Amino acid sequence: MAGKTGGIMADDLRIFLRLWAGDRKFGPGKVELLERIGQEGSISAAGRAMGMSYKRAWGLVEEMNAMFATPLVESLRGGPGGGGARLTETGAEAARQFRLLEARLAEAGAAPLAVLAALMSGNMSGGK
Amino acid sequence: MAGKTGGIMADDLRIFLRLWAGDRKFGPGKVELLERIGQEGSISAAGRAMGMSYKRAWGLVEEMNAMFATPLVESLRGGPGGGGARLTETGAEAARQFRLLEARLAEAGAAPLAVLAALMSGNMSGGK
DNA sequence: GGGCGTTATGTTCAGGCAAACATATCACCG
DNA sequence: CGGTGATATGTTTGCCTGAACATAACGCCC
Repeated sequence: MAGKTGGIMADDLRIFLRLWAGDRKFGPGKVELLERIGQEGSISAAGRAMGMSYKRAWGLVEEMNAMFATPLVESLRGGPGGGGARLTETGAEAARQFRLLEARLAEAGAAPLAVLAALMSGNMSGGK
Repeated sequence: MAGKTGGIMADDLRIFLRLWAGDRKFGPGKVELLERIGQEGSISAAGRAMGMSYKRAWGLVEEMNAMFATPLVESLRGGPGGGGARLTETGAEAARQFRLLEARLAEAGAAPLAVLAALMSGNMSGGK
């Protein structure tokens, strides 16, 4: 996959896909966090794995939960291991659909993306 | 088309497409600036139309010129009207290809985008 | 019941980035 | 030849975000 910031890659040209709903953003960072929460079962572990503080990770989770009709992450305070978090069905679906969107873009946009990459690298084949 | 910030729109869900080449970014803002420079024939006029200072507009132009193999904007200091700027062939092509990329995404990504919009608005039709 | 790990939240501080302000240069034009 | 409008660039200021630090609540487990 792409670099630490996520995204689709073609040559050294990366595409960033970000969804806006009002002032709320939903992009590759939040999606990766979602996926890691699903794997790790913990917000703090997911945040650590991505090199961010728990506070920041939790803030992102709160934002996501607020921008969707149904929470994407369910969390539990106290309990075995001190607590934990897991993806809801909506959370898993949101991440899945975002990745699908990225995949669709990668295939449908390959041609114009290649032209742009060529314009940047100076290696233009198709001309105008 | 989308609001003042640009992007593709579906319901109140907007898609932002941004290209990264190293630390240089190329997104809807720069593309709109390019297009307006092409129309207005002036960096300052284009910047004014987008509500940004000349300095900022010029800085964006400089970035763009630096990230492509060939400059996207040619500028002239002094002369009739005090000077001006115009798009190079590369500049026009870059803007065109970016818009094409957006269009391809809009059609190819309609389905996952609709699902995400439904998950946000609470109006889910296709179920799980 | 005390320790532990996690969720949950407030507060403070510093760095970065954009806005505002300020100049300098250039070439036409009256 | 001075005024004008646009390019080109430097400097400063203010805000906003993220980082760091701090604390509380909670429920298992030993």
